[in-house]
Amino acid sequence: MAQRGRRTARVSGDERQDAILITAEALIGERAFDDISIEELATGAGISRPTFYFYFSSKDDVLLALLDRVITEVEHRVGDLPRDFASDPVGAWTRSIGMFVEVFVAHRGVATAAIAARARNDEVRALWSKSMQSWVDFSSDVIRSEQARGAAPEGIDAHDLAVSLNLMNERVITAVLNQESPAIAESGALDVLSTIWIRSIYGSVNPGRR
Amino acid sequence: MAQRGRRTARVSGDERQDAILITAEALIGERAFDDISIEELATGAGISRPTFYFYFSSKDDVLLALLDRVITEVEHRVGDLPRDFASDPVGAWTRSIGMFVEVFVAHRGVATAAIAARARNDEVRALWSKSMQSWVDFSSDVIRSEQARGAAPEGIDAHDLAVSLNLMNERVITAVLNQESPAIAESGALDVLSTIWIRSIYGSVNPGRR
DNA sequence: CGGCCTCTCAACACGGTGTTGACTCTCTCG
DNA sequence: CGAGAGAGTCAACACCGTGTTGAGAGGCCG
Repeated sequence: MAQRGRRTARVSGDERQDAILITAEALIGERAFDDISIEELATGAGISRPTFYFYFSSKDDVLLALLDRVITEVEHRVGDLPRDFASDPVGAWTRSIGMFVEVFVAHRGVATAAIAARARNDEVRALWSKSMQSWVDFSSDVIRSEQARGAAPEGIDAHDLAVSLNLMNERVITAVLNQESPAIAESGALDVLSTIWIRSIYGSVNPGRR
Repeated sequence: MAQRGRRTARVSGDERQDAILITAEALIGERAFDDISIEELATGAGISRPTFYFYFSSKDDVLLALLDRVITEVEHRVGDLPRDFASDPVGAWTRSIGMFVEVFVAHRGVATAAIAARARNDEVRALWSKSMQSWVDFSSDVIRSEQARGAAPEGIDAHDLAVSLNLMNERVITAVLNQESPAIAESGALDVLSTIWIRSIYGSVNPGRR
C-alpha cells in the first residue's frame, strides 16, 4: 500500500507513473524482468531515463509497486474465502487452492519476477512473504479448527504443515507456469495438490510398522 | 560432465582453474552469487580478470562447473539409496528425505546460487533439473512399486505425486536455510516433510463426503 | 507578476562485463 | 640447439546499464 513509487506527488504526473507501471507489466509478460532495462520502461512510458527516476527510485521499486497491487488482491480474496470446511472439506480445500492458483496465473509475470527478485531484494522478499503469510494464516487456522473438531488428527504442527503445503503450491505452480522439468501438466495440477493437502491434513497413516 | 570450463587444456594451469573454483565456492558461502564480481574470482585465484576468461567463459560457467560436482554426488547417493520400503516404509522414506536435506545443506551455497541463476540461465536450469530428476525418478519408482504391492492406494499419478513432493522439499529446505518467513524450524523440517510424504503416498482419506 | 514547486532531460560518473592484441614462457621436433 | 607452436598472461579498450547532477521549462497560487 501507500507511497510506493513517487516521492512527494500531489497533482498530475500520475499518468506518467501509471504509464511506467503499465509498460512494466506488459514487458514482464513477455520477457524476464532482469532483461528489461530502465531505458525501455522510460521509453515505453514516453519519458527519458533520468525522468524515470523522478517516479521510481529503481527498477525493483517498480516491481514493488506491481506486487503491492497483488498483495492487496490476495488479502481481499483470502478474506473472502469460505470456511465451510465441516460440510465439504475436499471441496472447500480444492476451492481454496484453486484460488491460490488463479491469483498466481493472473499475475504470472509479477509472480515470476518477484520470486526471482526476492533473492537479492529485501523489500521484495518482505512483500512476497506478506502475501504468502496470508495463505499460511488462513490454512493453519482451518487446519487447527479441523483438528479441534476431531476431523483431522493432531500429531503434526498445524503451522508447519500449512507452511510446507503453501510453499509446495508456490513451487509447483511456478514450475508448471515456467514449463520446467520436472513439472506436471497444468490440467492435473490442482488435482494433485488438493489430494496432497487432503491426505496430509486428514490422514493418519501408519504403513508397515512403527 | 567433463570439459566444463577450460577450452583445450592439457598440461598445467589446472591449478589455476581449481583456484577459481575454490575461490568461488568460498565466496558463494558468504555472499550472494550476483554480488561476486569476476574481478574477485580472478584476484582470489591470483590472476587478472582477462585471464579468468581463459579458464571460464563467464561467471555462470563457474557455477555450472560447481553444479556439475553436486550432480555427480546426487546421482551417486540416489543410486545407493536402499529400497527396503516393504519392511519399514516410514523409516525408509525418512532416510531418503534426510539424504536430500543433507545434500542440500552440504552444498548450500551452490544450491542457492543455482536456484537463483536458473531463472536466467538455460544451462543452469537444465543441470538443476537433471539433479531433481534423479530424486523424482527414485521416488516415483518407489511409489509405483508401493502401489503395485498394495501398500499405497492408486488413484493418484505416481509421477505427479513424486514431482510435487520433491518440489516441496526443494522449496521448504530453501526457505529454512535462508531463514525466510514464512518458514519452519530447521529441527522440525525433516519430521514435517516425512509426515507429508507418508500421508500423501499411503493415505486415502475421504473426510466428510466427497 | 514573482516565486515556488512539479516535472524534464543532457551530460556525466561509475562499475561490471567481455574482447583484442601483443607478449612471455615452455615444450617439442627437425 | 634453434625455430616455431601452443599455452598462458595481461594492459588497454569498447560497451552497456545504472544512478546522479544541475540547469531549465511550465504551471499554479498568492
